[in-house]
Amino acid sequence: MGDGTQSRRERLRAETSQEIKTIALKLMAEGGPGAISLRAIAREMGMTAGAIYGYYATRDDLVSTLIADVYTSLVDALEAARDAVPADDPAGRVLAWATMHRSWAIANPEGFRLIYGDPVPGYQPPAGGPAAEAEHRACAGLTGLVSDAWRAVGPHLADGGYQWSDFDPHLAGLVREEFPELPPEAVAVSLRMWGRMHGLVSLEVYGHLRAQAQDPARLYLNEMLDLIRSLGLTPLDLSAS
Amino acid sequence: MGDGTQSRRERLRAETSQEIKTIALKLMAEGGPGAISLRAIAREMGMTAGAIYGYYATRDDLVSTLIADVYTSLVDALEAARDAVPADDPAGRVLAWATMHRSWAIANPEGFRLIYGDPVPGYQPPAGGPAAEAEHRACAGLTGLVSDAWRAVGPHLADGGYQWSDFDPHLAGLVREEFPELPPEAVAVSLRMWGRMHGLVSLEVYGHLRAQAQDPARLYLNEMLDLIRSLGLTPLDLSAS
DNA sequence: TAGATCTACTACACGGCGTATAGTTGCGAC
DNA sequence: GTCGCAACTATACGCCGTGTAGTAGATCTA
Repeated sequence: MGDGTQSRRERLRAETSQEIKTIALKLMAEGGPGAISLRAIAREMGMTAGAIYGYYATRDDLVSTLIADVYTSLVDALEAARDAVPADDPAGRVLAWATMHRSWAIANPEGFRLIYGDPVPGYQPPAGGPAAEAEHRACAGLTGLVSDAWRAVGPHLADGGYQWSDFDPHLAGLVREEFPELPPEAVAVSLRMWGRMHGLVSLEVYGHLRAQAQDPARLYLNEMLDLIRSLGLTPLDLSAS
Repeated sequence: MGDGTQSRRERLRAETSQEIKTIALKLMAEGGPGAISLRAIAREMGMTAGAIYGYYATRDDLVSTLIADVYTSLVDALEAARDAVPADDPAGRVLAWATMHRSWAIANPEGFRLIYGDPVPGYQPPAGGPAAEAEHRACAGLTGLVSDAWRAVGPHLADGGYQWSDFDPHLAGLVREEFPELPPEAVAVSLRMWGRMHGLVSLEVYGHLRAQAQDPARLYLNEMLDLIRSLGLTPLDLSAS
């Protein structure tokens, strides 16, 4: 052991750790985030609840790990959807990102609650958030969309007077490294885009929108087309998606 | 008794019922929505938990009542803020509504979670939502803002092809009664406005925005000014609020 | 191969929760 | 004055997260 491969013990340990997460996600999918309980997981695995403490120091630790995993898979899906559209179609890339955002949320409402809501009874997120890395990737991805748009049509919505110091250093670092020519205003615009994509989806997932309107998807599409226009872009294919 | 005044028993009953709600809200303000527990309320009142079942059939019943109360007070605040701005300044009225929406949420984050998030461990909202009336008032209020704007500058963002049947009958009724000349598209636009106001505020309340940006209020203001412009209005006083 | 060690797990206990049931007490109405 | 009923207590059940003490077995060492 020690030569790069893991010992049998380490392998078993990693498998058990993964099984705990898998079962937790299954319980969440079946009964909502509130159904994630150490006792229920242990029951499902044929163990006692105490055994899980050998893998996660506390229930909140487990939940934080789940949040990071789920958030990462969301961002993977967003980036993949964006990259499926040619780079010379900035409007299409924004729409692809936005559409995937909503369809992922509708397909994984519990995951959405886990990331963006109160995940579980008394859960307290750790400092910096349980999935800071994934969240920064998401914000940087949005900023990339703004960058594409500005490259195509020039700055729009340039909320003036922002400094790099107005944003999280890690996020600012990511953005400046990837898009050296971009002004800090672009991050402000991208955070506003984030909010705009989040709003209707959040209302829908939590059951507020469906109580008022028959077709949330249509509202969302109209809103996203408006967003694209406000970036100065013209949607190339209005019938897409 | 029976002559309009209530008997001593009825009065005591109403007072106790109100005290339960008051204490529940206090516990929520102190420890988050998750801190609302029948046992904690009873402890605070010097009673046993079972006694509360004489007033609310179940914990979810109590929570639903709280949601309705809190939601109503939010809508009251929104309408008051709007009405403090002269009717001939539609942009100002939109901005007043939007600003109150955020400042109420920041001042009452627990109430915001109660209304728009997962309020409490295993809470399941009743059919139609726990505060349908308040929610319809909110949506109708937003539609009123759209109506003001359209009266001033003519329809913008007219997402075509909506029917009254695309929306909740009660909401549609409220709107058609109050604004007989308005087309159903206006409701679609107002729901999109709702989402746009909700997005950034929701991200901020749940701690996502503050991790990325120093000044969420500024982002929100820029976003709302953009919203006002997309309604075809020109903000009269950019320094307001 | 025999013994020491350390890991993974069980068993159990504590206090919290929502909720149901049965029993008690005292006000209100006749 | 007495009856009835509403309001409340007491208690119990099964959940929950989380500690602690103890144990079986795998792994390492000599």
